[in-house]
Amino acid sequence: MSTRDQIVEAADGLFYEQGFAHTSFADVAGAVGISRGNFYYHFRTKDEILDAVIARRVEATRAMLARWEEESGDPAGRIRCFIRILVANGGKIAAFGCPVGSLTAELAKLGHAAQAEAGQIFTLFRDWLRAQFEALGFAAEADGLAMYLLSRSQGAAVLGSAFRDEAYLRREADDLCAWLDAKLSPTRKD
Amino acid sequence: MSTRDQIVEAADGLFYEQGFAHTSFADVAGAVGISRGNFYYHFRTKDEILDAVIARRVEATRAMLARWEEESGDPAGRIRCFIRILVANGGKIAAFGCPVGSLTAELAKLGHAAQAEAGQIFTLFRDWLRAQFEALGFAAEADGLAMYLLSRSQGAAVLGSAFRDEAYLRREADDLCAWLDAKLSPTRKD
DNA sequence: GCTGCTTTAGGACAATCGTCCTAGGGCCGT
DNA sequence: ACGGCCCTAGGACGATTGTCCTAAAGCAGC
Repeated sequence: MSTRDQIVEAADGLFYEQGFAHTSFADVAGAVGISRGNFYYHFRTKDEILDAVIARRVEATRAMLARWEEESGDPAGRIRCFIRILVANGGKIAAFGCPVGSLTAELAKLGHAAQAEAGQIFTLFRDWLRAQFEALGFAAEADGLAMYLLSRSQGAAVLGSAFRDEAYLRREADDLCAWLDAKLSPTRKD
Repeated sequence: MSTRDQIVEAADGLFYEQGFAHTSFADVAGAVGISRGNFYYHFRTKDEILDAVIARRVEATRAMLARWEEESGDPAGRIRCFIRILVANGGKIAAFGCPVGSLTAELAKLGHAAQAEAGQIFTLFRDWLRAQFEALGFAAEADGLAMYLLSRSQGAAVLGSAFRDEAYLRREADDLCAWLDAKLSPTRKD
């Protein structure tokens, strides 16, 4: 792996675990094991690293959504893949929150120009979820349902990390799956 | 108002609008219009200011809950007071997110000792909401409903600020009110 | 074996960080 | 009028910040 990729990967993790403002050049350089001079050769400013980290996350999100598209045949199964992030990444979410939500929140406070780019990852999820709901027959409702799922997930991530409660994240994921099942079987509502 | 109170008030606002890590002594001193030397007389460390800000927020939250207790006679109306924060503070939430959620999230990333104290504000809301639901007859369900409302509010705040969409916050508040009404009238579920 | 480009290391730079000290106003009781 | 205490101003401190420069190592093609 190239030095540049190592830097972006280390910065990605550090931005997630300790925030963008609280992560310094020295932190990233130390994590990679290179000198600050070498660092400056690849990224001249902190904002450049942030842009690269966001681009990396966007690409990783795209790849993940595409993988779900392959692995799961039906749209409902794909939506369950999304819900399961809360469980699969439960440990990190309980400790550091949602990577997307916490970064956009921090950039919004900093008034940073890259906030719009970071928020684009939300749009990625939103559009993908809406497409799944549309495939399930929820034409006009689809975007609202996508936003509902996004919102519930973000709320769960915030409270899960505030209370440092991984079990709560599992319960929320189960509850969301139950909500999805109820939406799919219009015979009876709980 | 005493200088100390002015400092805490200014720090409260700055921590909310630009984050704890990104707010310096100079920022707060500048906002109040005093010298850093004077500042140091009232607070010796940054953590002391943070503790004072959290204590102020806890107190303000307690007072707000008590006010709702007086103003609204029935528990359902009190819960609607909670939901209405999303609308009343919509402008600031769309810009900076939820003060409670964003602070606890930041302190969790920083591994700061005060994170538990900041999260206590969530507990304040949680217990108060649970009491309202218990008064409405939801005995065993009450805590789950309280967490549901908290989670939905936090999710709305995160997405509202990510998309900078104040109208979305209003729609979410309306949706939560409708959810509450449906919960209260067991005759029919939407 | 020399040349030239990419990559690296290590330090210098001004600015700012949190923290701390000291000198001196302002106001008190006497 | 005066000694004593609360409050304030202003600057100093070492460390760290983001940024930048320079010298040299590694490696390509000729």
